[in-house]
Amino acid sequence: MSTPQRDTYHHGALRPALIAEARALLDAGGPSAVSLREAARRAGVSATATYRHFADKESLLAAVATEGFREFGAALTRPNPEADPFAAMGRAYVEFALTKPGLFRLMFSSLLAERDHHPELAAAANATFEALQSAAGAHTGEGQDVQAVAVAAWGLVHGLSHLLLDGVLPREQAPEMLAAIFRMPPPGLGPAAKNR
Amino acid sequence: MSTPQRDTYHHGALRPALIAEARALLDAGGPSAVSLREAARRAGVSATATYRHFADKESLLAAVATEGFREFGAALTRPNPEADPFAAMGRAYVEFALTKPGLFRLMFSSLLAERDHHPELAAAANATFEALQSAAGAHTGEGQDVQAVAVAAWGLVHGLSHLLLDGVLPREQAPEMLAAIFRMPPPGLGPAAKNR
DNA sequence: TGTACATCAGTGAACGCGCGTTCACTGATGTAC
DNA sequence: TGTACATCAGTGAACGCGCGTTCACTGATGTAC
Repeated sequence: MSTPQRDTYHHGALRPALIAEARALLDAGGPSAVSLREAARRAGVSATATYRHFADKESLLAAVATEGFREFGAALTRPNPEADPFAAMGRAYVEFALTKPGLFRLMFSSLLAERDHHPELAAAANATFEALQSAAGAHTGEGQDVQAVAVAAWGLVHGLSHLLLDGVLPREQAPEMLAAIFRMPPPGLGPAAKNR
Repeated sequence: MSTPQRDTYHHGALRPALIAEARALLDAGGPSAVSLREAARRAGVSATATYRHFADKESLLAAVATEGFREFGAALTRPNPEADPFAAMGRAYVEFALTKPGLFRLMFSSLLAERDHHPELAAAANATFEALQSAAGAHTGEGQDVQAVAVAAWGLVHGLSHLLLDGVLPREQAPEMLAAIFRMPPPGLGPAAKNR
């Protein structure tokens, strides 16, 4: 990831390099472990050079998160031979979180809460969320609230991701747990109000 | 919360005061906003005085998180007139997260991942998780996997909490969303494999 | 084809900050006789 | 009931750290003529 030595005065591709180094720091120690100075150091460049490409630290993080959402969206919508595409998407969601924990955490950090400051990030995130929503729509039974199904399914996979990531649920058991859960009628897939 | 002035040399109850100040910082700015020095300052005491009561910063945080889990457990098991006790617990879960966001985040932070370092914290957390589990058990239909029901329900409320907390889902809509979701058969409450 | 010059992408020094933690210490308290 | 003394709970100064960001700058590049 890092090639600190350089023989030209100009780096040539510093922006992507900084993003890559930030991601490496992210994966190693989570969002709080990312620093502009360290990313610059690893890219073999002075700390101040970063300001040619990013207005400030937050902008770098936003760029990383944007990249993350694009990959996330791609991972979620990747065609999967599995019988149930809704379950496949759920699995992909959790798998992404476990594979790229730092990135996942950053993506859902307070950065996103301030979408207004980062339009590109907001767009990438929204595109992803719409994919989730439309998958839920395709899977909603008659007389059911599409919105409720989407939110419930989203909540479920998001919560599992966090519980696994934070070491609350044992990570080894993730596959079995997912299998057991997807064997049940997912939230909203059963006929509405069946049990009341 | 803070009463910096003091007329006695000894504080008298510094430990609980530091915990209280740490919680205040937590609520104001999340886990990263908590610092030993600032908590001491607010308690009206030198930074080094904290070391009479906590081995280090992490110990203070662990004490706060422990307190948090005890309150969380109490909130979850508080009797509720609502018809469905399982749904009531789910609501209480999300409500706790939204009411005490900093505390909630700290409780599920990496501190917990290193349970071994903080036995009291681990115990408080486990007690809470067992309450969740037994509630799920009471609500599991015949032929269903209790474990799967518990984990799915937990994942759902935990994920909703995070999505609301992080500003991904709009907070204003939380009550309606919860209502719509709990109107559906919660995960695992429908007859097993009904839709396959 | 050569050159002047604007623009772009770097540099190093410095500022100011707040943090966690250690150290040697002192003031207050409580207990044994 | 008074006193010596151990223990406990504070203090202030200091260390070393890494951070984000600003500043005035210089080296490299590319473009107009």
